Amino acid sequence: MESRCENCIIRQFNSLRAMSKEELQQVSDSKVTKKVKKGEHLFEEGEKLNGVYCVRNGVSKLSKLSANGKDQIVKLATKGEVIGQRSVISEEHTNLSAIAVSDMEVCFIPKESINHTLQKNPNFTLEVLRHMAHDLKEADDVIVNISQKTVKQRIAEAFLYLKNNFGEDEEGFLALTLSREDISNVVGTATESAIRIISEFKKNGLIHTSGKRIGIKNERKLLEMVEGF
Amino acid sequence: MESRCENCIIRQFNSLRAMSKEELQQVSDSKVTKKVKKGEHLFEEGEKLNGVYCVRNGVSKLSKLSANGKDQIVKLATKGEVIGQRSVISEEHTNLSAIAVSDMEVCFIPKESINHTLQKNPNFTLEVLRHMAHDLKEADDVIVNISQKTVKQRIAEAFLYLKNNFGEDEEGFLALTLSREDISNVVGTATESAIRIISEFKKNGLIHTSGKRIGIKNERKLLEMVEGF
DNA sequence: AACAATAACTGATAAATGTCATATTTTTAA
DNA sequence: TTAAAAATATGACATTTATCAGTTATTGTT
Repeated sequence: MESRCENCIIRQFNSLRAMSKEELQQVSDSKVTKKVKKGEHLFEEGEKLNGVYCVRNGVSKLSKLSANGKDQIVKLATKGEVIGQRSVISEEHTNLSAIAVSDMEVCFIPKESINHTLQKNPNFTLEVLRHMAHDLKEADDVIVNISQKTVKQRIAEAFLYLKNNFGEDEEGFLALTLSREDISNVVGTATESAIRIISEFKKNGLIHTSGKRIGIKNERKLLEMVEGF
Repeated sequence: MESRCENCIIRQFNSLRAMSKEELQQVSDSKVTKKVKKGEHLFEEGEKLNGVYCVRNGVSKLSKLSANGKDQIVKLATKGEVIGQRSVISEEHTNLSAIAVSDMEVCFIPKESINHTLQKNPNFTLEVLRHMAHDLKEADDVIVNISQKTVKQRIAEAFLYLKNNFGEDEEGFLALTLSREDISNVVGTATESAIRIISEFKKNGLIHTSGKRIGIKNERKLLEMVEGF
C-alpha cells in the first residue's frame, strides 16, 4: 500500500501544507506515485498537463529548447517542489520540459484536485501565489545574471548554488552531479566554453574534479569571482 | 473629486476585476491617484512597498541594477497592469526599481486593501495567481532569449515587441520612444552596441529614425532575423 | 537665440565567447 | 572484459560584443 499525503513530510515544504485535512485526503486518494529514471521525461515542452508533480526525491531540470537547438535550463526542482503548477493554473500547454537529472520519485496529482482547492481555499491559493512570487523573483535574478555577468562568473555562481541547494557527498564532491552539457545549459553558454572554464578553475585550485564530479576547494575565491573581483 | 475604481475601465485588464462590489468600494476609498513625470521613480530597488500601483496611463520600466553598474530592464508595465504585487504578496523588499519612461497616471492602493481581499476572496487570489503565472512564463522566455539569441536578434525582437504592445503614432514611429540606453538595457547589451545595430538596421532599410524615434519599415525581415535567418 | 548638458553616434581596439576539428577519457552495454 | 558509444577535453580560429576615446546631434534652459 502506498503512503498517504497526510503523513508525507515533503508536504511541509510546499503549498500543500495549506490544505485542509479533507482536501489532503482527496489529493491522496487521487495521486499516483511514479518512479522516474535519470534522463527520463516527466513531460515535454508543449504538452498539456493533466496535473502537477510533487517531488519526493531526486532532481528535475526544467528547460526550454531554443531555435538554434540548444536547451536552456531555467530551474532545477528538487524534493518538496511542485512542478507544472504554472501550466495547470493558466490552463496553457507547458512552456518547459521536465527531465530527471537523477533518479526521482514523484507524486502525480490530477489537476482536478488542485483546481478544486484553488477555488475553495484562499489560504492554499495564497500559498501557491507566494511560491510563484518567489519563483518570479528568482527568474528576474537569473535574467540580470545572464545579461550582466560573464560566463566565468555564472559558472562560479552555479557551483555555489549547487553546493548550497544540494550539498556535498562524503568525499567532498557536489552531491548533484550534472553533465558538462547540463552545466553549460544552466549557465547559458557553449559546452566547450563551460569545459574550458572548469579546467581553468581546476588549474587555479578553485575546484577539484573526478570524472564528471566536481568538488569546491576554494569557496571564498569563487564568491569573490561572482562578486566581480 | 476623483474617479472611482468601480467605474474605471482599466480594471477590466487586471485582477481587480475579480473583486466584489464591496471590496472595490473599499479599494476606491483608500486609493490615491498620482501623476508621475517621465524619469521619476515610483519606487526603488530595496524599498519596502506599502501598496501596489495600478497603471492608468503611461509606461514604467521595472529594472534591476547589476554589480557592474548597469541596469537591466526586466519588464515594461503599461495601462492596466499592477506594479509591486510580487513584493506585497511575499512581504519582501522590492527586487526591482520602477521608473516612468513616459508621463504616467497611477493609482496607489494600500496593501491592506489587497491583503484583505487576498485572504477572503479566492477568485481574486486566483486571478492574481494567473497573472503572476503569466509573468513567470514571460520571464522564462526572456531568459531563453537573452542566453540563446544574438544582440541583433534581441534588438529586432524588442522593436517588434514595442510595436505590438504600444503601437505606432500617426507618422509611423513606435508610440513608445525609449532612449538608446533604455533599449540596450531591455536587450542586455552595451549602449554603443545597441546604437551600432540600430544604425545597421537603418542602413539595411529595416527601420527609419528621426531623432530618438524609431519606425519599423520592414517587419517581415525583422521577424526573419528574430527567427534566425 | 545661445549655451550648456545630455544623448546619439562612430572608429579603433580589446576581450569574451562560439565554432569546428580532433584527441582523450569515461561510461555503457554486449 | 572489451568494444563501441558518449562525454570530456584541448587547440586554433572566427565571430560577437564590450570598452574607450572622441565627434556630432539633440534637447532643455536662461
